[in-house]
Amino acid sequence: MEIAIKQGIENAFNSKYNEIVDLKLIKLEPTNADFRGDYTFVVFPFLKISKQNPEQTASQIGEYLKENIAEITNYNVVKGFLNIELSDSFWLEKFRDFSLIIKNMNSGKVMVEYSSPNTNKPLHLGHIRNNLLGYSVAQILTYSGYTVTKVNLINDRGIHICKSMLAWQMFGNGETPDSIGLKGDHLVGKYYVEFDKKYKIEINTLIDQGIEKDKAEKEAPLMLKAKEMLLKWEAGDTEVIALWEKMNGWVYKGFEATYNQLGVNFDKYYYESNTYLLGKDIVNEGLEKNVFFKKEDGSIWIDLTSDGLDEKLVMRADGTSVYITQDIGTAQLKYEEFGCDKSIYVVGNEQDYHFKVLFLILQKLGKTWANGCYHLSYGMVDLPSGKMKSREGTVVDADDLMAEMIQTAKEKTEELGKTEGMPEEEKNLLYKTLGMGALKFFMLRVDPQKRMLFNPADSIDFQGDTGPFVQYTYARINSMMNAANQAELKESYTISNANESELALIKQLTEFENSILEAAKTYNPAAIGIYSLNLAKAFNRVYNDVSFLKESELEKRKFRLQLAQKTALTIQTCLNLLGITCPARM
RNA sequence: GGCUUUAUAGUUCAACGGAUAGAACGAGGGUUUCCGAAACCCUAAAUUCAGGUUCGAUUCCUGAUAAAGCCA
Repeated sequence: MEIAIKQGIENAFNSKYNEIVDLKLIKLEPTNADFRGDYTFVVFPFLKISKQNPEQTASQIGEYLKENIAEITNYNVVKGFLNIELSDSFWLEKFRDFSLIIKNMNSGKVMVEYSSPNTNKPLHLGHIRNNLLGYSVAQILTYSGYTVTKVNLINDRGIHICKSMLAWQMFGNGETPDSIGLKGDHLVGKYYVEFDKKYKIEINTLIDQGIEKDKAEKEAPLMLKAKEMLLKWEAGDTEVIALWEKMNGWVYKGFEATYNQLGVNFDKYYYESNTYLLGKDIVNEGLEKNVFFKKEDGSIWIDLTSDGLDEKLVMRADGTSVYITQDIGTAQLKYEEFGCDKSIYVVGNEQDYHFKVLFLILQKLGKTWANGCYHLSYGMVDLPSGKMKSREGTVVDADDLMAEMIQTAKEKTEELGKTEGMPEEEKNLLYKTLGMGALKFFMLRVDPQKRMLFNPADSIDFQGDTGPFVQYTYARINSMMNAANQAELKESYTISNANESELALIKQLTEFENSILEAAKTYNPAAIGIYSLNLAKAFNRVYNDVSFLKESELEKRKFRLQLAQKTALTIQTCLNLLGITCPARM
């Protein structure tokens, strides 16, 4: 329809002013809710062609459209804005054809890497944003037609891992997750903190003895031991490897529980312990091709100054790899294993510079697939006090937060007293559905690029623009569907007009495909969050305006039941793309 | 110091370069003998500042201020 109107406008210019206007220059936008109409054409840019004032130009084009396009029943002009009104029957037809299947499907293979935790501490609020974003983007891309592979790159090696290993070895008294009843990732995290505490004490002792701070940090016995352990690990020392495997095993079990509760999953895990040596060959290859250069001390660099960046180290003088060396190797490996057209990295914006450099290097190395790499950068989650700091104990733990959300959902639900007679098991599932719905919606409705604020003192709302609001709309329709005459639900209807709120709902429904494609194109789940809110609001308005089950006219009743049913399915689909499920009742 | 990002009601978020800047929470007022009030309706309340481009700027450009991050 949009194309037909644009074509009509082009014809109008041709017939009224004898000018050929490029179709691409003609832009239509949805009419503001404050004005009558469906599409708006802004005439200001075309006044030179019409040589008339804005009102006259708009009226003349409007008149032409009304005469020549059957679906256009009317138009109105406000200043230079031509508001085009389409007939009720046009919208009703469009609703009849509405389906959740995307017509302009994407195609191709996409990899989404997300989560990517360290194995030295449990997941926190920042990881929650990452995981929800990554999972949701993968869902959206899949729905829009891509074949998606979800990948988790686990940072399971390095000095930080040795710190918690060492602390457990020295101070742990053989504790295990089972022996003290603590999730494995939390247990390991506890010893990471323990290391830091003891290490601080050592540093202070050394400083008291008159040693410089820098030197004290480097020479504290614990640090020396941790470094020694890292060397042993790299040399494959059986004892160290055994300890590492044992503690990582605890952590993975803990992570698995957190991922389960969050409702996210992966098709493939990469471990840095397997990939950290990759990339060196590629660096040497690049050295031969003169993409990189060697400094006198033997270290290898790339000069990115002509691209507005700096010189960047890609391999140390002693031949060991730095982060970017690993990432080059892992990128190559990913491509070899999956051959994806696009590769998305869901990583916080603190690493913007890193990824700019990485992708540029891949391009300079002549990797044809480098253009498909994209850093989905998202803002940090801050507390009112600023950044989360583990030392100050202000880290919001992922497991704790989820548990709190579920508890809050329970309290709110019990207050409303709507779950009488519900089996205990079903109740618990409901609390989880609502608590997680509130949390996920809260985090995903914000533009990923922006940093967001989380205040642990105010619990996340269950009213207003929230997950439970949208879920409620679904649950209410669901119970209506159960009460409806099932035969009527399936029968076809005949109807020729609809009231304003019904039409508004239909228009909202028909925006579904655009929202999905927009969200897929910009990797932005917030677009779908906002769409689902608008849809729920549009439905609630109809629900308030008219009767569904109690409508006396049969044809209207059947039409409205269809309207409700399609709304519910659309809500369910949207929330599903955000990783949120819909309760049958709540 | 260099680079990047962000700046909108009291608060948390919206707004392909278009009309009177939308919501929600909070504040104030109203709606249930009637399909589910976690809902609906009404009121008050905001574009950091200074220039520029444009018929038109919250949006694009330049500078300042503030916050966050990255690189040593």
